[in-house]
Amino acid sequence: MSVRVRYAPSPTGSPHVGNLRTAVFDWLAARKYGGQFITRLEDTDRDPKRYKPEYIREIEESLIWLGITPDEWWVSGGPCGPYIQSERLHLYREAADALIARNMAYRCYCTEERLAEMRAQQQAAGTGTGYDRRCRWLTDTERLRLSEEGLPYTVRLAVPLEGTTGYTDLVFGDVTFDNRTVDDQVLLKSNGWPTYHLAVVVDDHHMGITHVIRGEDWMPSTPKQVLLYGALGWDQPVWVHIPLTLGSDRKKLSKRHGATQFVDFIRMGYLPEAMFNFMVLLGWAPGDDREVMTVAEILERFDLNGIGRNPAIFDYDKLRWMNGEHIRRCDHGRLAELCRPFLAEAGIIGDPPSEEENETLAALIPLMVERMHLLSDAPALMAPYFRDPEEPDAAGRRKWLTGSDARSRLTACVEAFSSDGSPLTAECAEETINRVAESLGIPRAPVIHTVRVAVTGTMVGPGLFEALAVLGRERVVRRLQRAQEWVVE
RNA sequence: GGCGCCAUCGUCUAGCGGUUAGGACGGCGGGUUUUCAGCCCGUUAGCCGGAGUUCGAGUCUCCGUGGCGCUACCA
Repeated sequence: MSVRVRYAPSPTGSPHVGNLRTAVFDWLAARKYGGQFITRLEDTDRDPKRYKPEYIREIEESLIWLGITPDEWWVSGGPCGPYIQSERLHLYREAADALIARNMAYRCYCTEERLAEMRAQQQAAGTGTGYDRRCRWLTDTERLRLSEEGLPYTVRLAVPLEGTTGYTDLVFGDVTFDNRTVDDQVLLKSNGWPTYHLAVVVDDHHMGITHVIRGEDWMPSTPKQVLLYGALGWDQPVWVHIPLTLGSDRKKLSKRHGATQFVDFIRMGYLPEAMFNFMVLLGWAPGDDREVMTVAEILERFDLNGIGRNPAIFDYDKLRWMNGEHIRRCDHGRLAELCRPFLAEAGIIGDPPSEEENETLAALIPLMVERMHLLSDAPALMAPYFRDPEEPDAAGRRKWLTGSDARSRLTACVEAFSSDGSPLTAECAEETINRVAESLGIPRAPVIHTVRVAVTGTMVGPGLFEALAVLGRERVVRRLQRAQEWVVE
């Protein structure tokens, strides 16, 4: 079976994790079952309050960054183009005309004012809202008169007055609606542009879409589209609604819940494979207990039938944990590359970095990998290795750089580390520290702590010997000497 | 209000009539150590309620309750 699936974003908002998650499911379905992943721009809402062309860039960036570049889309074209709805307007008009000719749709001349008034009355009366179908029952002469007057009109779907409309959903099973509760939806706006309902059906049909994978919030409008497929004489796709992603307040994820825009996650230093892994787990679970997976492993286990039905709350804590897991599995060379922009932006390394900075970074990665959760942790974690600390951490100073004992430890260390000219390895550093402790007749722990604060300015960090090796003898000695001024009595 | 969907630890979930209800995140406790992190071990906490079907129900049916979604010439 060849599947064709599509992601249909609208440039009326920055794509968010909920949206991209459906794109991930689309991509997975296409790859898993050997088909094409198509992305189509649904830009039929041109209200300047909502439509923002810059969102198109964000959509493109997000998809590419995630590694799910579409097989067919407006960027690279394809056999069913154009992939931008505003460039396909004639198709929707043709469909609308065909619908009118078959009495499956009709022209509606009601003004927005009348519609608003009608809705207000319905709400006041506490009855269900929906178009009252006034224009559906216009006589031919009335229709002719209105037409000759050249009044603007919309085209509405003529929903059957009785019976039911249903469909089978791959995730939710059979869903049925009483036609009396289905509205005579506007199909073509008065400006001649289609609404979502018409455009999506026309394009999905012409583009040969076999599976419509989209958010559960589309379920209530599906009967309108099912009706449209029938009226147009087309075969329905397989419907696959996936449960929503919620914020911590259990409401549909939105800006209110902190970072939800996908590009924010990119900027915050999440790894694409971690986002992919995490998003797919929101609604789908592999058979076994392995949760941290590569894209390849997910693909191997993925099955559309395994998608659950309950909405999932987006758990930032778990995402953070998972990102750390993927960082630890990340190739060190690639990780260094990924950290670079974060370090450069913080002004810790140059842009481009010097050769020495690159070497330091490469040496640092293995030491930092288990303390990073986000790439954006890199600057704070790594700063002490690129620049001499301005001053020691206050608590660290109080604890390890205070009193005559601290002073003598430092003095002994300066001497011990500068008495040798060989490159400073971790083994050599350990040996030196051990020797100092021995000569002072104390355990090595206090020496280690004092040196750590003296050299890195902080009490936390990777194993000291490895850290000293990264810094090199010259910088270590320099910092130890300078730290002597930091000692307080 | 109408329509639709959903309902297992705080969160993500496994479970597809018989289980000590399993795993993961988080929390808590302990271990390792040179601090932090990591790692290891342990622990915490759950089947929304009520009927029914059945020898037996988290699992099937119905009702209730709750939550969410949709209800635009937005998608």
